[in-house]
Amino acid sequence: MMQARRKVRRTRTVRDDIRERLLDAALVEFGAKGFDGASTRAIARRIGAHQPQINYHFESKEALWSAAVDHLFAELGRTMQGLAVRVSRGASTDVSEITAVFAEIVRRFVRFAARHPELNQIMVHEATEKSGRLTWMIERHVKPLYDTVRPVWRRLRKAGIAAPIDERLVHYVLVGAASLVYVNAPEARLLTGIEPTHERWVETHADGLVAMLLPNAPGGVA
Amino acid sequence: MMQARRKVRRTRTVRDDIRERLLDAALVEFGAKGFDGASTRAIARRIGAHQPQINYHFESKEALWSAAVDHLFAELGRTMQGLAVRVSRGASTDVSEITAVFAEIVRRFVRFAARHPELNQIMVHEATEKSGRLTWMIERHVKPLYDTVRPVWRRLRKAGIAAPIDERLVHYVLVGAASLVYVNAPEARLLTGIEPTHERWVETHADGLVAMLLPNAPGGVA
DNA sequence: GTAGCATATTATCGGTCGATAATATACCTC
DNA sequence: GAGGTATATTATCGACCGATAATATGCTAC
Repeated sequence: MMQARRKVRRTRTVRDDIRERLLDAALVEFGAKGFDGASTRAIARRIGAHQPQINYHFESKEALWSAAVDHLFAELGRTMQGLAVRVSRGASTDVSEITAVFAEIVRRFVRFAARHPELNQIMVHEATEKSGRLTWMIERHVKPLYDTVRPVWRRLRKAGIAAPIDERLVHYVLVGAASLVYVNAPEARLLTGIEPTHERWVETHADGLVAMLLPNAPGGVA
Repeated sequence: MMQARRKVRRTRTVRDDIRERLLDAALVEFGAKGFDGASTRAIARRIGAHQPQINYHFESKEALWSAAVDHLFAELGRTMQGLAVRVSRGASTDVSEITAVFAEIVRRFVRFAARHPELNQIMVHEATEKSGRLTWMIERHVKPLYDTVRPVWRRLRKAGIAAPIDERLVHYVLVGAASLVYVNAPEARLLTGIEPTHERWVETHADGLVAMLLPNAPGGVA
């Protein structure tokens, strides 16, 4: 049966920042639905692109995921800028400075968790099951942070300033207490009636955590 | 082409506890992979059953999920037995008793989170996105717990015993700090090298949280 | 302005999903 | 032990998934 082979008119939209926009869209989808639940079609649709563009600009769905996670942890690194250095240097013998640094770490982490819930959402989605993605993310991004904070906490404990939480558990106590209300913001809105990401609540939250974790900070923590 | 229509010999295994076993298997899978990521085939395979049995014994994948969640929250309810009653009665004017009750709530919750990571895994998987399942779970199971603990915390705050965490945020601070290390146990094992579900660590964790949340409990908390 | 190239768009593949129809088997009742 | 019923097993459906081949389009270099 003869078909009129009419050429289809297509218009082609060109954008220079597709890669970056795909990364942002991927973070939202991966954070909300997890790696398996998120579909490349939904990620592409979110920025008005087509699904195969993901495989063009990235090697695969996994490569997109990795790039997005790198992107986000880089942002976290910038947020924490200056703090890791001050701790690992020699100045760290001064307990009051360590106290101030730790408090600042907590505050910045809380603010970051509120602004970028995707990070802790992705962590929590991935870490419920052993996988290649999980080990990759731990080795590359989480372990450095863990190894940085742990000695700080140990010294604060020895100085009698910190709450009695074991130095190996404090990472999960801190991250859990700091991030859950943002990770589960859709739930928190329904349950508490407040908007947890509002600046007022974020600061209240951060202040509370600092006071709770460092109950014996001399004269409180500024 | 004529085929020898030979009757296939099938053996049929009968079990009386399929429903219960499917619920347990479903919790593990839903906890590890989330609702979308978990497949009914994997759930059935986990107990040596076939996928269509899920639709026979339950109406749908969602119905299985709801039944499994009900099952788990019922177990949590049994774990907390006795505590809710003591608080909501008139005896609650006695601050030292409220303190003891709250401490016991924390301890039991930590132990439950360690033994049944599926509960908080499912919560955290669902609550990253608004959905029918989320609102159902909040209204039916989470809100009652939230509404029980919140007034307890308020009184402990007024008595100057509790850490300075807002009564609307404390739910997420407590649940996050108590559950993350078990929710993300696969990560915690890799990162910390310890087995977080070991009784020794669970009790250390629980003791630490109680002390951290109630820094001014008179004479410490037994 | 045309050739060539980067990339956007369409079409399609094999695989897995949840659901259900079709079928077989074990148990229970009489 | 025959018939009926509950449920286990197989087969199959349409939908969606990620990946990739096939094709079209716009931009750049010359």
